This record gives sequence, structure tokens and C-alpha cells, in this order.
Amino acid sequence: MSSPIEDRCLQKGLKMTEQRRVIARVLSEANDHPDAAEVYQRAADLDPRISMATVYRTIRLFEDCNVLERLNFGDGRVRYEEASREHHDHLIDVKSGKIIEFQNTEIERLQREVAREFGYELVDHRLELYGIPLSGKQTASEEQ
Amino acid sequence: MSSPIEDRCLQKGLKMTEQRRVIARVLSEANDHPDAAEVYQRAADLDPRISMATVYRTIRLFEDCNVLERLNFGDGRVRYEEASREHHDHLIDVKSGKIIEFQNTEIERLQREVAREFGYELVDHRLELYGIPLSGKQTASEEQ
DNA sequence: TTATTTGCAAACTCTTTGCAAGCAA
DNA sequence: TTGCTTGCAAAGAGTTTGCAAATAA
Repeated sequence: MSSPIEDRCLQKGLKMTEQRRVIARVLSEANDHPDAAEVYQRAADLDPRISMATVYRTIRLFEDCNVLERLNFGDGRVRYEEASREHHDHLIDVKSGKIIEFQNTEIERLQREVAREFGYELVDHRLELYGIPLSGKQTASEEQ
Repeated sequence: MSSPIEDRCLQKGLKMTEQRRVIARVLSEANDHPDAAEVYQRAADLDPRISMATVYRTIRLFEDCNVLERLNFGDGRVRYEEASREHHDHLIDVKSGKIIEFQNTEIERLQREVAREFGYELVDHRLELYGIPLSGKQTASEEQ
């Protein structure tokens, strides 16, 4: 039983050890944005033969292979998510910590425009919105 | 000779030591986005009686008083800039590391709209654009 | 078989903290 | 004077690395 991340590693010719398979599965199955310690926790639950050092080495390997994306919401923890998924930005609920993923093509278009105004071609961007729930309103998402 | 940050600290009733005055001046005079080590370097050049611990404590103090803003461009270094200045976002030249500050009210409006769609009131945001210079073009800014 | 990967523990980097001495108000 | 601030060195948190044993291909 392989995971999407494992498949991408195989395509790239990486040697797949049991530890890497487990970590790939943890990351593929994560619907949230775990940090290294959380990845280790979940991987160790599946297979206790995994060490923290291997988690760090594997995370870095996956990053270098562009199968994993590093997130940094400025709270001191580096978090990760699968990189193969469709592009999106993040809306963070500052009360609960809940993270909502969204896309907005109009904002993306304006970003390219801003970059071009300054003489640049946009190659990447990072957009995070921080919000508090509107009073008396149900939030529009149930994602974690 | 006081600096804008020192003035704001005095308004807030902070006890101003020589160390705090020097660090405030370093931060007020910085046109770039120094990290803690760079702040220490510049402060120690002005007054060798300053320790790294004091730099960290003072940076935190200034942050808590909202005279200093924490930046995180995802390169593993936490950087700072004076918080009293007008709001802006950052365009990072990935070739040279140059950082350009910009404002775009249309993007900001769309951000509030996105947040509201999900049932949130936008309280903060972080937007960073990463670009490479358009070939054959002069970049539109000389800022560092 | 053999080059790569792993676990362990030590090392490293960045940041925070306890404490006695120093200083601003 | 007196409570806040400092420098120092030690402690923490998070991450990386050297090395011998284990393992995928």
C-alpha cells in the first residue's frame, strides 16, 4: 500500500526504506500542517523503529525533492504540507489556531502585476491571512 | 539625540537605559531588516557594553510595546523592522536578496473580502512576493 | 555485495533565564 | 533609595552530524 508521496519518491529514484515509507504515508495522510515533532509522533505510532534524526533527514530529503513544502506562520514552528497538491494560501484563525486553505486568482493576478511594476517576474509568493471569527457567525469551513 | 523608537518608548513610560537607547537607535536607523545577531553587531559597534542577552530582551520588549515588528521570510532567520512606519508588504529579489517594500490597497481589499467569505474579520496578514529581475530591465527600486 | 540509510548521542545554533551587581528615576 | 535592568554563564528548544551497524537494490 503506497502513498502519493512514496510514489513520487520512487519516480525520483529514491531508495525507499521502511522509515521513509512510513514518514511519506504520515505526510500524505496529514490534513493539517504538522511540525517535525508531530511528524515524528505520528510516524513512531506507526513504527517505533523511527528516530527523530531520521524524521529530520527525511523531511529535508522530501523538501529537496519538492514533494514537501515548508510553511512558516511566524509562531516559531516550521510546519509542512504535501507539495504536490494544488496551490493555495492560508487563513489562520488566531483564536483557535484553525487553518483554512483558500485560492483567489484575482489576488494572484494583482501580485504578478505588482512584481512586474517593480521590474520583477513573480516566481513565488506567500500569503497568510489572520482573522477572528465574525461575531454571531458560523465559520465557513470545518477543515483543521 | 533621540531616535523615533526611543521617543515612542518614553511615551510608553519605559525606563531608558543606555543599552536600550543604542538598540532603539540601531533599529530606527536600519533601512534593511536585521536579525538579532545583526542588531547586536551594530549595537556593539556603537557601545561595547551591550550583551546578546540584552539585545534579545530589548527586542522582545519593543515587540511587546508594538514599536518593533517581527518579520519571517521563511529563510530561518527572524528579522525586525520599526513598527511605526506605514504598513507595507515585501517583494524579495531571490537573486540578490534585495527587499522592496510596497503597498497595494486593491490586494488588501480582496484579502478582507476573502476572510469575510470564510466568516472571519481580518486582523492581520503577511504577504511576500518572490521575484527575479525581468531580463533586460532595470528594476524600479534602489532600496535595499 | 555495496553504497546508502539508520539510530544514537554528541554537537550546534538560536534564544531564554537565574543571579548578583549596576543603574534610572 | 529601590525596583528594574544588565552581563554572564548556564540552561533550553530545535535541528544537524559523526560513526558504526543495518539495509535496499
